[in-house]
Amino acid sequence: MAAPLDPEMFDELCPSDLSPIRFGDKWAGMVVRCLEDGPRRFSELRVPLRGVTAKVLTRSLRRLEADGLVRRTVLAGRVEYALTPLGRSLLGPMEVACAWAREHWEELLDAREGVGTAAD
Amino acid sequence: MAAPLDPEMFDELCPSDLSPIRFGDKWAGMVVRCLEDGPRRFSELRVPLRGVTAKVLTRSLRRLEADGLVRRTVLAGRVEYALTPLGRSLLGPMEVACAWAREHWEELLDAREGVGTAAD
DNA sequence: CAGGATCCCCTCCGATACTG
DNA sequence: CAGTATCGGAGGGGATCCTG
Repeated sequence: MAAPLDPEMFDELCPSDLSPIRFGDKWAGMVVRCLEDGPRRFSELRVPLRGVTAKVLTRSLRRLEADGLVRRTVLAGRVEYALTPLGRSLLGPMEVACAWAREHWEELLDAREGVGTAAD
Repeated sequence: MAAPLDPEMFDELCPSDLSPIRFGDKWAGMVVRCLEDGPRRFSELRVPLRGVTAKVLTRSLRRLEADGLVRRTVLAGRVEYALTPLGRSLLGPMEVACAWAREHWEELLDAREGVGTAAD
């Protein structure tokens, strides 16, 4: 079991670099989830994203925009952010990931605290 | 549509910080996938992870170990890394994420190159 | 309200050199 | 073979101040 690893398995455009696994910055995932139910305003986003500064949130949003995941709209001096269809297509995979986390975060925390695997 | 956002939606242990979305460092995801088919040796991992230096790979592996996703075994001077059951449980969500990326990377690249949304 | 401009720190990552 | 030590650059993220 275990043939040699393909030396080229991560060459070129292996999705590892594009996939939602490690996509974007610290806030990107949370922003996407905030937009799940419809367009939101900048200041509205800052509420659940406790502590994020304007600069950092702006940068995160600009990147999501540049990746075609979020659309920024100015309408009568009103700025709104919304998911594009592409951004919306991410919600599924993200929910799968979050479900995994909800199911396993206790094990993760146990491991991080060094709670002993008795057979060690 | 779009009730006010819950100000506490990312407080405490909302999985956003633990979930595979943005979990680990640059190489973590690739390492996990490399271990999919069974235990691998350090030098074996370095092959597909082109360019990773020993220091960085070591750090990545140590973290995966600390999170209980990977187990390091020394047997007769032979070092091996393998997925724990917890690490193995990540393969599903990761495959979902990668499938998303495989399906949408062209759109991502298009967006990144500023290929115009005509209605702008 | 929705940012932009600065400053600063910290971590990530790579390169190089060295070791049991 | 499987690392560790050290250096250095780049970027992420927060704090603070300023603006149309």
